[in-house]
Amino acid sequence: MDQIELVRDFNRYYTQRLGVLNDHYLGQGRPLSEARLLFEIGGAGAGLRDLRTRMGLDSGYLSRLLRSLSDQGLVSVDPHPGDGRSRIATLTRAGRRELDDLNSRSRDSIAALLEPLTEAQRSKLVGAQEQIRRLLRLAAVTLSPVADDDPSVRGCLTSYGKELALRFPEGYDPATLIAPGTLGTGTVLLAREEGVPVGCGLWQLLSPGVSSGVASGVSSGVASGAASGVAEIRHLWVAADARGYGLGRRLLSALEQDALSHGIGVVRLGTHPSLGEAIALYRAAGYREIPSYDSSPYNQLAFEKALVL
Amino acid sequence: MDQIELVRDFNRYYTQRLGVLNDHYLGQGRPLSEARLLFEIGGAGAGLRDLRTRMGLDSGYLSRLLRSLSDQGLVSVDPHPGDGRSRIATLTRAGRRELDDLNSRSRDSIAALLEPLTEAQRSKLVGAQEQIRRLLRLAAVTLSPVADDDPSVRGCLTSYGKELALRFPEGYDPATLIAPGTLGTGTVLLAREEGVPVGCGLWQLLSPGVSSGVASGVSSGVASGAASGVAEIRHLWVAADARGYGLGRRLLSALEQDALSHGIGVVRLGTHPSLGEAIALYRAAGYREIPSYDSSPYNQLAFEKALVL
DNA sequence: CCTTTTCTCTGACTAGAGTCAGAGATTGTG
DNA sequence: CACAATCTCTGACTCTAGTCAGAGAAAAGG
Repeated sequence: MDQIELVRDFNRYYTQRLGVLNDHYLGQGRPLSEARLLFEIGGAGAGLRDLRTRMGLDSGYLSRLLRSLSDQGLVSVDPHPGDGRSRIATLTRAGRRELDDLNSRSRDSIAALLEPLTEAQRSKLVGAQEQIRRLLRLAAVTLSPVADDDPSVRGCLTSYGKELALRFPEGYDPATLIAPGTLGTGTVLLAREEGVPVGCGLWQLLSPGVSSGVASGVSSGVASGAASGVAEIRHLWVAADARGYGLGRRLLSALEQDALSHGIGVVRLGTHPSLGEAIALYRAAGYREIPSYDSSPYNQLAFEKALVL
Repeated sequence: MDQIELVRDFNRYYTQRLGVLNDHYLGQGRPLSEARLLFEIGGAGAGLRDLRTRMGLDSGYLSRLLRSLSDQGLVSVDPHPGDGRSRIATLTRAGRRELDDLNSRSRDSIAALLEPLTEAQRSKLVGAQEQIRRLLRLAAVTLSPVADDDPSVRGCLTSYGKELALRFPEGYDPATLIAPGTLGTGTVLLAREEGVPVGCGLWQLLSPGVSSGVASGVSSGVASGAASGVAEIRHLWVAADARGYGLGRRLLSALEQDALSHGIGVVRLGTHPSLGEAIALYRAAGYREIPSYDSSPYNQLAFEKALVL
């Protein structure tokens, strides 16, 4: 059985198991959609518009669901204090009790599932689930080239700057960030998970190669013989809550691939001694330390890697 | 977040991911129930009664689903040659093509999911899924005490005997198996997965202890002070397709617990040098080798363990 | 102030997934 | 052979989970 077949098989098995579990704890007379809605409203309440986008519901449908829940005395829907058009749903006391019930039934059915396992087996299970989730999250991230003034990228770079300001003992001047429109020859990659930006990185030409195709764009690089341009990789950043999934590695190698296809033979990058994980990443990815080549005061360390097909 | 919450969280994430996947490959105009039915009928065809029990469908509903599929030319439903009441569904040529399409769409969507991962990450994913499946299968097994003439147990013991006959160089005489009705003081445990027998084991009193409660049944043991009877564990067996999940370990410790609660302080067991996994299991479970105590020619090795609460 | 946009609600409708109560044909059994 | 049991099918319903097209109120923009 190949990998794909193994994954399909696991999916079949797992959904079946989960189906049994869910039927058990949700099958208490309440329709699934109402239960989900109770979950989403949660203890703090939520605006209808917010609920609609989060759950992907039709506005008419949500309205009816809420009506049903409020007829049952579980939810109250009140006008937004600041905006008379929008409304806010909150759980009533009974609704909160119902939600607690749902949660505890869910917990109970999971506990019953885990009961026959030893402590060691349970933590193995949890560990394996965690690993799967990391890998699936990583797989769900898409990388796409964007302009250097793309608002999402500027947002990432702002976060990047703020983080460096906190981590560098000497602080960080945001003016060091690439200014919009100044990329020149190069590519900015933006990483998105379900549309939400979770990382970025860019490469930028330092000195053109001898082959003629370098500056003429996407289609030229691969065909133009030995790649010989030199580029710099900059602003490689992964959002804090998306770290540990191998996304930095993926961004880095995507940048390398892209640079290579544009006739770049060597990439360099500068970094700071206080960025330990980044340095470890570069070393693991085959970068070798070189004398610092950059005038930026933050780039106290420099690395280089020769790109090969 | 505790283990239960982590498992719930994973379940939520995974079902959501799978939902997206399934929508993608099944959402080709065909209702889910029809697609499932095509899967279940499969290349070989299936009897309606069989389909109903396997899929848990109402007979009227199944009838209508099949009608719809046969109207679409995907399935033909023909009378059973031997029994005029029952009927058999088989895929037509077009139905087989449709099923192949479904399968390849499913494969494609899994392949697209895996595409961003490196080979190492993919095999990690598959490995973690395999581990989860093992643990869930183990957790799904229920152990229950049964009589020594229970048909399921006799079936297990027959398989056990056949296996030993193959593995022992000297063969194995099935007459060595415990005869129905001869257990005496002791317990037979049967392991079932979804109702299907997957293993068994028993303990049997060798010599009673000094405390008075030993022979008087379930309620006596725990309260009767220090456990001091001696029992033998026999016929511990796990079906071939349920091995590697830790089920042997679970059966063994359930037998120990049960024996302890009946006033047994020491358990012994005999085994054969060619049963390497079993010997490793006993050692790992805290058994120490002792001189062979048994007249059975197969029990060339013997182990013992003192039971403690 | 008028128009456009935003937000929610109502009414009308649909498809999917079942359930339930027989009817009809066939087979097994005393 | 009569009667019970088995198997499938039909008709009549139900519930869930939506979709779609407006209507009406409030807010934002020029």
